[in-house]
Amino acid sequence: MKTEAENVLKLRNVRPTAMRLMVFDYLKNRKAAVTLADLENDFDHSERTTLYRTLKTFEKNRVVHQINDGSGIAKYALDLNFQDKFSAKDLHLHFHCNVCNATVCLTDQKIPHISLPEGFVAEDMNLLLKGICDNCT
Amino acid sequence: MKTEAENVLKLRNVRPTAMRLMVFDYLKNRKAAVTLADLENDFDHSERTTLYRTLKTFEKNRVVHQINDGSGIAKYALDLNFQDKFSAKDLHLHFHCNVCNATVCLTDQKIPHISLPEGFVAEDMNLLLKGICDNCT
DNA sequence: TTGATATATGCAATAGAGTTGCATCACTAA
DNA sequence: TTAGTGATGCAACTCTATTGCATATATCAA
Ligand SMILES: [Mn+2]
Ligand SMILES: [Mn+2]
Ligand SMILES: [Zn+2]
Ligand SMILES: [Zn+2]
Repeated sequence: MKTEAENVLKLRNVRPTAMRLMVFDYLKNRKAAVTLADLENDFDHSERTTLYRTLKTFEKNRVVHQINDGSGIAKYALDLNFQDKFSAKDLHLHFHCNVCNATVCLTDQKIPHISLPEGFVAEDMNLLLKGICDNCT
Repeated sequence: MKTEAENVLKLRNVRPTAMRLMVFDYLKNRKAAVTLADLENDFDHSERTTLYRTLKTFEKNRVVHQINDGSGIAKYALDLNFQDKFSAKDLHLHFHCNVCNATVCLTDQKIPHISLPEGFVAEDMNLLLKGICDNCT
């Protein structure tokens, strides 16, 4: 019986090292998106570079996606569409709380279709809302 | 007869120094959003710090707005709603071209209303589309 | 006009996130 | 078992953003 972490990493062709499994579980248990600094703080005796490369490997293999919430610091959250190997990119909006500084994925909020002027072709989209989150209201 | 630059800066309570007027006109004549590095390149013998603080002053006084296009480098574009002193923030979408790397304001594209889960209060919004711009198709 | 005050600029140093090179270690497959 | 590939540890470095402080310039009231 394999853990979810092992299954997902295998599905994404990421070798399930001890560090990667721990980082996966860490991400899994956090409600808000995670920075490299978060990992450094919470994985006390781990190497910054290894954590960095873990995130980059996860990103490249679609285990996580990077979120840019305007703070200038990259945040990462797990991709949730682990079902199949070639699932489409999961477009959803992100919410950044100006009070607690947390950034979360709102995967249930669908992004409406945006029409563009002639000549523009959209390939990707990021929708970020800022305000006060449900923990801070 | 004052120039537009002088009028706008006065309206925004920004002292119209020579540098600021030049930067304003520069921004005015560029179709795409501008980085600090752009200013450094095109204002050859100017101080990086002065250009930096010019952008920051413009931003604070709502002469420009900052755009985060995911490149990790801040870009700036003129606010266009100069009409009145206390006009509301002009929400519009931004388009980043993956080919020429330009980022532009699409002020005519209205951002649809987004409904949020209970407890979330939105104060601001950023919508970024990435793809191929009209110059590159 | 002049002196006091506030603001802008120039220059240098620093902060901080992100990234890379390289040696060593661990795992995998033949 | 061994060669080869990938992961990790450690250090150095890049690049953008930011700050401190001295000097210059503008503003304003007397
Ligand atoms: Mn997300
Ligand atoms: Mn804009
Ligand atoms: Zn909050
Ligand atoms: Zn383009």
